[in-house]
Amino acid sequence: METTAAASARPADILVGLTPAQLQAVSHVAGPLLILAGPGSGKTRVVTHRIANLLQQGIPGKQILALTFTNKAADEMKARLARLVPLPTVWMGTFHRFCARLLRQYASYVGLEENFSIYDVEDARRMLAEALADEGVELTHATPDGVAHAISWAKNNLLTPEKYEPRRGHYLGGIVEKVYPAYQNRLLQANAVDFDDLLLHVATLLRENAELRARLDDRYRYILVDEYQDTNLAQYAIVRALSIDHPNLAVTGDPDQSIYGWRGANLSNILEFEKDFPNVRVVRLEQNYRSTKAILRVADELIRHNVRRKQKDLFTDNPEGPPVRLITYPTQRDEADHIAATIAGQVQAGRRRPRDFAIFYRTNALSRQLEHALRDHVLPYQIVNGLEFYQRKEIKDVLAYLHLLNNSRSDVALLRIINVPARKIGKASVARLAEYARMKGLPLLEAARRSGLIEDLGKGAALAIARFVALYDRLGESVHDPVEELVGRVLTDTGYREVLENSESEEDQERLANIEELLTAAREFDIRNPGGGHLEQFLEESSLVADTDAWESEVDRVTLMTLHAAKGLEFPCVFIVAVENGLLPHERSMHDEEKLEEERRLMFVGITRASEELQLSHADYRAFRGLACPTVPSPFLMELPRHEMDCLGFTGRKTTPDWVGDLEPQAHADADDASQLVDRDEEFVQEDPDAVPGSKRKRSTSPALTSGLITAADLLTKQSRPRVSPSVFKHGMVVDHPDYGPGTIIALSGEGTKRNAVVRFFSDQSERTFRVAFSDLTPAEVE
DNA sequence: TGTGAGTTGATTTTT
DNA sequence: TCAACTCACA
Repeated sequence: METTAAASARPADILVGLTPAQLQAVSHVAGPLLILAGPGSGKTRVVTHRIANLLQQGIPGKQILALTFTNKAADEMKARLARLVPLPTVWMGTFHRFCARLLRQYASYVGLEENFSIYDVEDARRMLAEALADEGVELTHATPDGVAHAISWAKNNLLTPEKYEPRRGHYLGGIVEKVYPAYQNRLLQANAVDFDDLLLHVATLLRENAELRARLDDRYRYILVDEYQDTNLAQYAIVRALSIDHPNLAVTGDPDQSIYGWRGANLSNILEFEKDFPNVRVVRLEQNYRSTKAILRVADELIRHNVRRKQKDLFTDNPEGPPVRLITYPTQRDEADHIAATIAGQVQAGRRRPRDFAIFYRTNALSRQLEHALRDHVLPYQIVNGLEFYQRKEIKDVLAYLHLLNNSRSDVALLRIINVPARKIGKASVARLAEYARMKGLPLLEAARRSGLIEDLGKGAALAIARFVALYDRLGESVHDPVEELVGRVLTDTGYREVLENSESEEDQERLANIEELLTAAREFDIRNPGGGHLEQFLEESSLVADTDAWESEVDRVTLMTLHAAKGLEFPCVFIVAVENGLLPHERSMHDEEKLEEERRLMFVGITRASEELQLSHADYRAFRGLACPTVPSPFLMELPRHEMDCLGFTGRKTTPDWVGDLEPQAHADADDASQLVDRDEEFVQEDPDAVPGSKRKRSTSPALTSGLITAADLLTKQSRPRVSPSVFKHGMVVDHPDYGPGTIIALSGEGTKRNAVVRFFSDQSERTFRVAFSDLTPAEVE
C-alpha cells in the first residue's frame, strides 16, 4: 500500500522486519490477545511495537494502560517506546504503582484518607507483632513470618478479614482468623496500607462501585499486562474489572517462567486465559533470538520435566556455540575463586568486559563468597539486592520522620523515631504513652501532645515528649518545601546528622554516606517535580522501588543477583552457582511437586538469560551457618543432556581447558605481590563514584570511603579556584559569610544557579537563604 | 536511660 | 555467620 513518503515512514518502521507471528501480535488492535512468548523471543519488541501501532491507528495514549511487575520492566518499555513514537502519553508502570495512584484518588471509598502511608514489609511486620500482642496470641507452632505470609496469601486471594475462613482444625488458620482483623484494623487506624492492600483495596473498589468501574473501564480501553503468568487473583480481578465493556486486553507471558507462586501468582490465570476470554487471539513466539543452540537445548530438556505446562517448541537460528559447562568444585571457596579467575582472565585477555558476565544464585546469602572472590581479583561488580538501600536503618529513620510529617497517624513511624536520636524517652515511657493512646483511641502523636496529662508519665519523660512534639511541629512548617530541603532540616533539627558526625565508628561514617545518597535522591526527585509540596509522592516512590530496579545495564561491572531478579535480563556469559539439592531446588520447595516445578522454572529462567556461554556449578562442601557441610548435587542436573555438556571435576591443579582463563598466574600475582593488589584496589575505589550515579542503591564495597574521597578531592580542587563552585556546599557544612559570620547549612534545594542554601548563623541563630552561586558564602576553614 | 556483653535464633525468592 | 534481642550495670 503506497502512501505519501512522510506518512508511510512511520508505519513502515513499526511493522518492518517482524516475523509473521510477531506481526500478527503487533497489528492486533481490538479484542483479547494472548501472547505466549518464550525466553528471548523479542517480547518487549512486540509489546512496544504494538503500542506504537495502536497510537498510529489513532487511539489516544490516555486510553492505553501497560502494567508490569517491576519498575525496571516499565522503564525499559518506556525507553523503547520512546524510540518509536514521540512523547507517548501511555501510562506504564507496575501494578502496585497503578493501584497506589488510583487509591489516592478514591481513598475515602475504602475508609482511608488520601495521604495514607504505604508500609513496607518491616513496618507491616512490626504492626503485626503488635496485633499479635494485642490479641494475646502466643505462637507455639507458627512463626510471625508464617502468620504474615498467611495474611498476605489471603489478601492476594481477595479474602478480606470478614471473608476469611480457616480450614477446620488448622492451627495457623485459627491464629490468622483472630489476628487478621486486628491487624487490618490497626492499618486503617494508622491510615496506612501494606503492599497487598494496594491491590486488595483497588479490587474491592472496582467490585463494589459499578459506576466507578465502568468509568475506569471506559478510560483504560486498551490494557496490556506483561508477565501475566505472575499475576495473582487480586491482579486478575483488577484487570478483569477494567476489561468488561472494552475487552481489549492483551497479555504476554510464559508459563515456563512463572516463578512467583509463593507470592500468590496463579498459573491458572494464563493457562485458562482462553476460557476466560472467548474469541481470544493466541500468538506463540517460539523462536529464540538470544541464546546459542547448545544453551537452548539444555533449557529445553530441563523444562520438559515439568508436567503442568503448555508444550512449547523452542528453536533458534543462532549458532551452536560452545557446550554448556557443568563443574564440580571441592568447596564453595574454590567455586567463587575459580569463577572470578575465569572472568578476570577473559577480561585481561581483552576478550570480554566485566559487564558481559552475570552470576546467579538462589539465595542472597550465597553472594558473600562471590563478592570476596571478585574483590580479590579486582573485578568491579554490582550486586542487586543484598541489603536494600531503602531498608537501611538510617534511611528508614529519616524516612520515618517524613512519613510521620505526611501522615500524623502513622504510629509505626512515630515509634521508630520518637527516641532516635536518643532524647531520653525510654521504653517504659513509650509503653505508657502507647497505653494512654490505646485507652483514648488516639494516634500516638495526638497522645504525645497531651503528655502533660498522662499521669503515669514522669516529669522528665513528659517534658522530653513535649519537646519531641515541638520538634515535629517545627519540621511540619517545612512540609511544602522541596524534599531535599525538608530532609536537610530533618537531619539538622533532629540532631541526627550531628550524632553520626560525632561518632568515631566506621559504621556511622558509612551511614553518613548513605544519607548523602538519600539527599541526592531527594534532589533528583525535586528536579523532576519542581515547586515543592510533593512529599507524599516522594514517599510513595521510595516505598515502591524494588531492589532489582537498582541494576544498571550501562555500567561496566560484573552482575551478581538472585535467579528471581534475573528475569527479563540477558547476558553473554552466565554462571549459576550452588546448583545443589536444598538450594536449587530450595529445601522448602523440595517435597511439594508444584513447588518443585516452580524451582525448575527458576533454573530455566536462569539458563535462558545466557546468550553465548553458560556454566552451572556446585561444590562438594558448602558452609552452612558457618559449618562446612557435604552437599548433594541438584536432581535437576540429572535432567540435563550431560552427554553433550562439558562436565568437569575441578581440583585446581589439573590442566584446564582453554576457556578457564589463566588461573595459575592470576593466583600467583595475588598471593605474591601484595603491594600490587593494594594499588589496584585503590584505583578501583577511586573509579567507583564516577561509575555509580548518586541516587542508585547498591551495596558498594565501602560507601564511606568512596564518598569521603570525592568530597575531600572536590574540596581541594574547588577551593583552589578563585570562585567557589556551588557543588562545594553540602548539607550540614559550616560556612562563613562576611556580614553574618559563621553558620551551618541546614538545608539545600534547587539546582544550578537557582540552588539555594538555608544557613543558620551561630551568632543569633537566625536563618537566611542564599542563592549559592551568587552569595559570598565560603566554606569555613577546616583545621 | 543508655550501653555493652552475651546469648540466641534464624536464613527463599519480592511488589 | 551474623544480627537482633536480653539482661545487667552505670
